[in-house]
Amino acid sequence: MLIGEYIHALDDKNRLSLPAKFRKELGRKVVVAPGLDGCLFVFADKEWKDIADRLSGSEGSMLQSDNRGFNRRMFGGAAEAEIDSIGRVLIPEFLKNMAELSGKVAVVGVKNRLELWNEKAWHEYRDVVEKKADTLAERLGQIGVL
Amino acid sequence: MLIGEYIHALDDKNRLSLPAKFRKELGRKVVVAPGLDGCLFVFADKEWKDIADRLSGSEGSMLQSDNRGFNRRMFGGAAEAEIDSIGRVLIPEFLKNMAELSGKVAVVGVKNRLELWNEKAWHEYRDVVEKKADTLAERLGQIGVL
DNA sequence: GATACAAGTGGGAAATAGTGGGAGATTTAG
DNA sequence: CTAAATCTCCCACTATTTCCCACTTGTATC
Repeated sequence: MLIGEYIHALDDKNRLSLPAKFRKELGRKVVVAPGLDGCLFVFADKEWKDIADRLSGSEGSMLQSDNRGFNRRMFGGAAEAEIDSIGRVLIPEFLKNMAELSGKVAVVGVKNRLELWNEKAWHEYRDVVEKKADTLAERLGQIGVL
Repeated sequence: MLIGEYIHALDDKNRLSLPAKFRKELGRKVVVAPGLDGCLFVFADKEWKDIADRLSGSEGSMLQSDNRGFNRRMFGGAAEAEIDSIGRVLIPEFLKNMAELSGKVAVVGVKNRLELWNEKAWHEYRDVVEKKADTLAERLGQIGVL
């Protein structure tokens, strides 16, 4: 399971070293895709295949406008990437721009995926969540999670 | 699987280089067809045959006259094209006009097809989809990504 | 405290991809 | 039948990408 937070540098050539801890689980091929709230998702190759199947499998005809939009975002916005010999991924320019990555990037493990955040955006996001934590906890309690 | 977005130039001779990453999967023969939402579709020869079968097999799923219209547009507007020795396709004039292609073209991989967009139109389309973040999150939830 | 190892960062050189242009072949018009 | 225009194929240039190597930093061990 992918957990933990690391700050790594995105260099001039758009390379990002993935934390050593994640490498074994991710394998050599990954897929970088647009995420939510302004981050990018990184999936292990195999995990991505499952997702792609479910994306297209669930009543997804290209003849329906909503599906087209959704598929274009998920597939068109994604990129296959090989991890180089020393554990770096290449982030395509357009995805880098989408998530406003530059300089320092927060690499966050979230269960079955990594998330890549602009460092500043990540800290702000975390702060917001932190302040809501009490409220969220109460709600989780109500529905019997904790 | 065809995924990712690339910006390439359509030259004076209506030639468009397909991104190197897509070439192996597309093969040497492709079909360029009128797409939806103002883009063109590009299918690998083999994939096109499947699509064509499904389209003609869909008779009855909509009004006969609508079905005829759609099929005429799809088949009548389609063109077979060979990819040249260094990976370029020739876009027929009428298809180029249909999608208002000129100068810079967005080449987008969407699972089993490529889409060709006027660069500006593509970015606008992408922005519109991105704004429907609620819908995106919901869909991702449904297929178990989040 | 020194040394060895691992992880992250940076840069250079070779290979490849993208673009543009020209010559010969083919078609169309006069 | 000739000339002009178009199309196709091929070659060449440039920019980018990819691969490899080296440096630095931090950590663990002796």
